[in-house]
Amino acid sequence: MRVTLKDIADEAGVSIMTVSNVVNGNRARVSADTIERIQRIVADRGYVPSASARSLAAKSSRMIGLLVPAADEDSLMISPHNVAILGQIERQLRKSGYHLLLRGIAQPSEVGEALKSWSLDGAVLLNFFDEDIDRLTPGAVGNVSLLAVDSYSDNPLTTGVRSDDYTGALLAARHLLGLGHREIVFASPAITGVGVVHQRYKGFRAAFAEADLTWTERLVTIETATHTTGREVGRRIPTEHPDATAVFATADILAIGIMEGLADSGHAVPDQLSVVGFDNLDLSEYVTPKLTTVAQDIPQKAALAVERLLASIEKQEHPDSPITLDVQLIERSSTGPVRR
Amino acid sequence: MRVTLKDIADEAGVSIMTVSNVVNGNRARVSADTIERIQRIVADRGYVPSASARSLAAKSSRMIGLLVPAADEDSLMISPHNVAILGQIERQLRKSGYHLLLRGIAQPSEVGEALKSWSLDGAVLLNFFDEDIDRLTPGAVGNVSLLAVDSYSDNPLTTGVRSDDYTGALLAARHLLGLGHREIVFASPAITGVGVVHQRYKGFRAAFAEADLTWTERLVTIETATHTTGREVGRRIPTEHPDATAVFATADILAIGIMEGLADSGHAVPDQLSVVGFDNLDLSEYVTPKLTTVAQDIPQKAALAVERLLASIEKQEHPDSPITLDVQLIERSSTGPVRR
DNA sequence: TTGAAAGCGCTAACAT
DNA sequence: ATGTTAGCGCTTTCAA
Repeated sequence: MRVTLKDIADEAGVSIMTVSNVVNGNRARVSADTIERIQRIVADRGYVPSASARSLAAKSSRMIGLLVPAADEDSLMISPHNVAILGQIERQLRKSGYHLLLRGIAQPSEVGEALKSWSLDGAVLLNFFDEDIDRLTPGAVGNVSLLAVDSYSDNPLTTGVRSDDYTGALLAARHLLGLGHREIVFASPAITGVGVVHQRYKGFRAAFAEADLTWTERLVTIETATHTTGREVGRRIPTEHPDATAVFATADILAIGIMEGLADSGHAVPDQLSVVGFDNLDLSEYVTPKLTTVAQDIPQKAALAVERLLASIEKQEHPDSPITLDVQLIERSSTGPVRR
Repeated sequence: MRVTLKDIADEAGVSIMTVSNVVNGNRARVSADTIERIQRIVADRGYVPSASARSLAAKSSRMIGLLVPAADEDSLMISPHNVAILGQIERQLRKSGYHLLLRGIAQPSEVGEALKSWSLDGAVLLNFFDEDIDRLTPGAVGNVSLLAVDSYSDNPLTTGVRSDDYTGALLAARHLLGLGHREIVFASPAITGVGVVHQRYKGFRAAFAEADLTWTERLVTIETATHTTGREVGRRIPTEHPDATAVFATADILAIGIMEGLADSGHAVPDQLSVVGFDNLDLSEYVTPKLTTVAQDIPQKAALAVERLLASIEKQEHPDSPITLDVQLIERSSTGPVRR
């Protein structure tokens, strides 16, 4: 069976508390001799503490959850953007001695269950609708630290780490305006629901405002930002918005689909229409033409998320005010001067 | 504090065992009345069983690990291929009432620790070198069920679920031979170490053998299959192998990099060189030209992996013999007839 | 159909 | 510097 503290204690001829102290690095309470002897036995026998027992006896599980929305029958929809975040989060947690529970959430009510079941010390909410985050109640959350990535919810139970979506869209729109474009399509998921999209919409319009221009509203709303929907949109745009000379899409994967849809219907990018994305996925550099887009520092975002989450766990209080990271416009080949 | 069995029991005026039986669906031991009354209280109070306590008292944790190699300072390198697997695995486990612990493994020795720490019922090894799987010892693994995705290790402690790599490469090479190509570069990570690559190498050569042709060995070996290394390789190939008319890369992401490197050095695909990949990533359809590649049914692979893993957990024995899934050649635009 | 007792492996709080 | 006691919340076994 499993090697336990007691096994080690018996073999060393000490009490289990002494072993526990050694294992937990409580060196102040044990003599150097004993420490060394016990460490040897621990290594020899391959002792690994039981996290369950520890979690039960102590207050902390040292496990945090990564919660991602997922309809019951669907698998986790992990976008390239979220993959990068996921990888970084795991690494940061591992380095800090925490474990990661990855869990799909079919209904907002499952959040509470996920937190309680394993007594999670905290959780990162990835890709949630702000509306769902708003609805999280103290009863469901308890004193668990919650950090929502890319959220603009002001639910005090959570804090956010996000990129400067407003400025990102502003930069993108400025870039297009600078190239002479005036008739620009704004392609995105519904502007309500996800605060990120709303911010980008505001930033986009602000660019027109600061140039004393009026934007002819050209909205194309999609269900979800995928390559497939993008492609459909790309096919429709030339007929739905024949005057448009540029498209701003709120996600690279969407923009790339749009470029393909445009190509399908015989429209050249950037000669006939310019396209700008958002995210700076690796992918955006692999496609032809290479996509002009807004870059976020994803590793930094993830690192900050974990850092703030762990800090709030250690302080035993709900997280601080949200934080916003800088963005940057990456000019590539999918945009060019307007031609009429 | 937390709502416990005892809280429910007190409120219902029964013993905790009765509540436990109700919660665990042990309906045979409780009267219908009591069941209903308890279920109401459980719902009202928002009771969620403590997985730690359960794991400690029972034998099973109902948690399985997804272990992925990751150097200490590196974040999890989750390729698009593995993302798809990861998402599917989480869904399957959730549907079966299991939880998923995601863990990067810096050294093979950490596998045992990962398994023991949370008393995992089983684990999926994703992306491991066969050599490392070979070295797993009964001591480290215990009676935990282990399933290695894409492995050809014959370590009896594990079982494998993988695609038919041999046939995949065979199909790809046949396709190129059918187009008249004879001088074909085989671009891959080192052929030892990862059995998958070795299988693909064998299949590749088999295509020549069955056509009574001899392959002029044109190997390009890379460190890791990434877009960046692919691009470098693509730039080198025309000078290192001036006679080559086609390239078979063992991963789409590599093939896509190669196409770009070829373009960098002014070589047209497929007019001057044909390129074939492996995996059929979404990505392979987004690039220009669209990549001819070998498709594996990733969702099925993941589903099968979980199914077999859970079966072996429930039977309390090490998993059965490995299983191999069919593959399919997807012809797109990156390959064409040889032109001299 | 229901309950009581024991213990899973550990830690916190208090002895010694 | 080391040990003792009392649980954490649950399941298993045995009894009623």
